[in-house]
Amino acid sequence: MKYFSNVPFLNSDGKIMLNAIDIRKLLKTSSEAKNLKFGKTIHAHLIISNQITRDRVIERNSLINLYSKCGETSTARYLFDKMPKRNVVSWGSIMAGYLQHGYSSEVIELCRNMINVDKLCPNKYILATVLSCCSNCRLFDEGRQCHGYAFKSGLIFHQYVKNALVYMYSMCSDVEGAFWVLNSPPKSDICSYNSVLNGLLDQDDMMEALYTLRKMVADCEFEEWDGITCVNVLRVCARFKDLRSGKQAHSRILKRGLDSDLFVGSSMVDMYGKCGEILSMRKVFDVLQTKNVVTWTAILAAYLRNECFEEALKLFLEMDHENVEPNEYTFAVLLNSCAGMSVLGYGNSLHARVEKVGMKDYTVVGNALIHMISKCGLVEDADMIFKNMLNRDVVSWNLIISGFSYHGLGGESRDVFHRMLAAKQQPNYITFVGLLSACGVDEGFYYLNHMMREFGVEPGLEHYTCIIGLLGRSGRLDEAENFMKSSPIKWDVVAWRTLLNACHIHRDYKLGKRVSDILLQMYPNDVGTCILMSNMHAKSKRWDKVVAVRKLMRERNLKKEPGLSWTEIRNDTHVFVSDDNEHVESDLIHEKVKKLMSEIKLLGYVPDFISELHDVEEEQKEDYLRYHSEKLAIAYALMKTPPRAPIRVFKNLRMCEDCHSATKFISKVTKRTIIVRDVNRFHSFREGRCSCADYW
DNA sequence: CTAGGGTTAG
Repeated sequence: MKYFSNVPFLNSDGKIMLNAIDIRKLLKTSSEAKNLKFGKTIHAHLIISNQITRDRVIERNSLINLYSKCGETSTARYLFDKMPKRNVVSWGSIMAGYLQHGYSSEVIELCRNMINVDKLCPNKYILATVLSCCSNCRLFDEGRQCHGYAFKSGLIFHQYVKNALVYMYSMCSDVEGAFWVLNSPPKSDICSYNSVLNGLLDQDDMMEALYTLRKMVADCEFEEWDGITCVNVLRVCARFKDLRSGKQAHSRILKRGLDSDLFVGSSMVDMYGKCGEILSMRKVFDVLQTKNVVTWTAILAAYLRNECFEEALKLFLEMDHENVEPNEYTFAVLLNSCAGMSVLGYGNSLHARVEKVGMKDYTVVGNALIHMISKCGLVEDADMIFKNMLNRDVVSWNLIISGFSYHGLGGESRDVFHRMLAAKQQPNYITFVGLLSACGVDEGFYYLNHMMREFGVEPGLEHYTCIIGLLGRSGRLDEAENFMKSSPIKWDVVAWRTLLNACHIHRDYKLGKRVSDILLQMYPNDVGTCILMSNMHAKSKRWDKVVAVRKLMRERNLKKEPGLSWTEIRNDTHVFVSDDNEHVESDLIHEKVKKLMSEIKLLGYVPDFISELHDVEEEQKEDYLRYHSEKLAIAYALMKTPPRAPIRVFKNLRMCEDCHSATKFISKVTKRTIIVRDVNRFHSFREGRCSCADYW
């Protein structure tokens, strides 16, 4: 008996003694705490003590509120539908539930019914909720109707309603409307500014965001700032990569003690990451007292953006160790980090995990899978992922279009583009970069001049560079040069290098000289240009010129990057350097190369000696070629993988012509698909042919 | 008994 004496609503026999007020309070408390279990106990008590709530509107509303808040919207709806008479609060409770659980469009319908069927007028709560839905779904017309009603009814004088309106206008991209409401009474508070700023940031309207921020600083005392204000300020700093202001915001946050807010913490990590301040970011991250999935994902994403792929994967192990459950964004970041490093082994195990936890159908995850798999050289597999996606966005289409392009599969790339249009997906800037690199000249110009205009995409440097590539590929070098000289575009290294590469392949020595002069004038210390020049001179057997370029490189202390190739066998990556004897199985590998070389010679392979070798003894030349890193890597992969398995080799430089020719023969003699990715693109060798059609 | 604004992906 004594046991129950401390519990206020139990009598000395342990029986529940609750009056109506208690019940309402308890239901409210359990909704606020989202404690469904406790709330259900009260519901049960009402039932067993024979208190039917159907006609007791306040109790019924409290129950609807409870189930709404706790995510059991269907239960809430059942209780709502079974009420003989509902009031505005009943409608408000059910609408809030739908809003919070992502059923915004349902709310609008409910509001219509409330007005037309129950003949009730929206109050400030209803209006704020409906306006939220309008913001979420960008329902501008409905939102403006709400504005009219708020104005007529005077509800606009409630701060909540005003702020909801401001948010609606900025989410619907009506900046003028947002400012109009912001400047009308009642006086704007920090929340009003938070709302506009947040909407503008979501809409990517940075100039207006900056203007609003200045106005806010002038209008609101710093003491009024809350967590959301800080998040918005940090977002602005991040977008402008404004580290100075970001640091200022950071110190203000510390002063106010807002760094314990989860959202603020994640935004700080994000800000430092977007400003490229990896070390400061890590320091901030390490001292945060509260972290959740988003905080972890934010830092992993920052590592990804700054190309610290390995660091991202390593830190994930710690996240896993701390038992923070990854979400779909986390997996997207990790898979994209694998894409950055082209590691299929770890990428595949993440793929398996994604399937296991049932996250494969998220668009971000599907996109990351396509990215990872096609970066590892397996476009066909990436295409399977693409075809099986439930929902595709513009990124999915872009990834598969440029994936096919990089693999030299122009036809597939264009097919996908036309299917994209048939699927009513608007192409964007990036779509056309992928597409243009997969075209012939006439098609290229057609897409540039007609398609891009049709879809309102302004052509940029990348697109024009693609055109240079197309002209170059078809040998129309003079046209390419004229195009570059006559158009007012500010060309960069990539563009000129594209033309130089075309000169190299088509052996246009004179133009090549002009282009390399331009390049060396722009970038006097560009090693890539020097190497291409030297190769070009060598091709035309102008050894004196080769020597001159070498001398220039020596004078400027320009070193050729050592040639590296690597291949992944199971989960290990094996790296090979040219002339490498370091590998434990070095002897076996060299023997294998030798054997392959003699086999392909029977098929017609002729070693192609290049520039550096003109002063070397004839017998030694073959040895030099034999030890090119990609040959070593290919030989090793052939030794270590089962027959008919495709092999994948990656290289840090451009593939040399001799290796390219040899690999074509090797693919034929070994009946293997050999995928080599060099700095520029993929080469898919199959049955003696390469997907690049010998132009790269 | 009902109410606004937030961090991560390409």
